[in-house]
Amino acid sequence: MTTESKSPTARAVPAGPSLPLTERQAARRRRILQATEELASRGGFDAVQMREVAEAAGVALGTLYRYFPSKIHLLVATMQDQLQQLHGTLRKRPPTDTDPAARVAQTLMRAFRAMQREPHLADAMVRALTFADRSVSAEVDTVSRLTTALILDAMGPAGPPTPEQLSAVRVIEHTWHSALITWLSGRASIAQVRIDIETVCRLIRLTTPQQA
Amino acid sequence: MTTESKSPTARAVPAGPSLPLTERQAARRRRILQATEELASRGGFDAVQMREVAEAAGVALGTLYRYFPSKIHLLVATMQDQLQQLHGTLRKRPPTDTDPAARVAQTLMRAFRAMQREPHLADAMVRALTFADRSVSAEVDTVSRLTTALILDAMGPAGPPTPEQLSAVRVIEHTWHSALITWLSGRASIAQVRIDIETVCRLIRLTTPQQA
DNA sequence: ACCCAGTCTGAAACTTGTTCTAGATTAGCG
DNA sequence: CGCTAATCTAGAACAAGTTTCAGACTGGGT
Repeated sequence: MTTESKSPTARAVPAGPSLPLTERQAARRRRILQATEELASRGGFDAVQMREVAEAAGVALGTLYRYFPSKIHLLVATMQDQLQQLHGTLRKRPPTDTDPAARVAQTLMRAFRAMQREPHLADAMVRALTFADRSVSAEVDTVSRLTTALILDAMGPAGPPTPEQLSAVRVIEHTWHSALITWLSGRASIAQVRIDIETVCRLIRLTTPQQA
Repeated sequence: MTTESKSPTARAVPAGPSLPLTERQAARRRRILQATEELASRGGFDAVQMREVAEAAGVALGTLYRYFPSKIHLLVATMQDQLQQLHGTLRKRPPTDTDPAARVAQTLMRAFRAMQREPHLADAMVRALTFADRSVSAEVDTVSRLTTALILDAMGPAGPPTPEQLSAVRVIEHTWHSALITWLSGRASIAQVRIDIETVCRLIRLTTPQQA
């Protein structure tokens, strides 16, 4: 009986643009994410300490928790942020290859290079993503949808993908995440990750027999 | 300057059969893993609390940490344990299908069913596995090798696999881990996991053009 | 039987994520 | 302006992983 419901309006500050945040609140949220990114870039998952994030962002610890109910939520939100930026960047210079499978591989390798530039940040975000439990599933799902969109974008401007293609995309996403983890934990080389990505992308050729 | 090196021999108790553990030590290790499994089966990752494991196993907290330097190490070792058992079980009744890809899918689905029987235990082990950082890479690698062996076993009794086949197996392993995570975190159904496994197993057909 | 090095125990201490509380501030509203 | 609900702040408090320490115990060699 100690959970929520202090008063009918007591509620966390959600992320979506659905809720009308005031100017100061939006600014706070931005400062928090910015501070998180900086700390994560410097020292990875462990360096993102809630007290430090709060101090760097200039908010009280309790406020930080009101905006992001856990460290995992915070890092997953950071990943959303970064993915959105990446998506924007990739849109500007889409992959050139004529083969859809190659385009997807190219796109993922570009994303991978982005992560290589900030390995600590990548570490923090990916670890949070895979460690997340059910209480974060909505947010993780958002990240997953963003990633799916990224891959579908790379596959081509075509109409609605077939169920088979969607399955292939799911498997590609699985491989992408897991390969990233093996790289971050030092068990696979960059070259190995590239090979895995290229290997799994063959599944796309399997599902698009007709050559455009 | 406060780290290790108390005396030239101060050292953790490693896992491998390389070190000659005394009878009592082997028993302690067994009790610890057993206690871990029980606690994990009951409540998943969070229920495996180091103090409780120590108490249930009848060892001091410090001893637990001497055997397993972190909660993650402990759970990864538990996974090794379980995988070994599973491997034994699977060897006894190998998959029947004539198609290698189908055999692999069958094997993984059997493993998946085993996890469904103890979802909390699966949760604890898989979360530990993907959360593990570099300090656990050796142990995680062992688990990975066991998994690879499981898949290769299912593929067939043939000679040394080609590099292409090994790549396919790597991707299958990635998909297996990641699909498991999405299931455990409630973002994918059992049916969805099956589809993903079957989809990725097609890669095997791609690398074994000659039908036996 | 005695001794030494290495191990184990019990308990306290430390760290970092998370929760809670009391009081200041702010936003919206009449 | 003056009120009220909601939010924010500072800081204590709590939980669980990890470390540390002094003393008891064990096993092997002499």
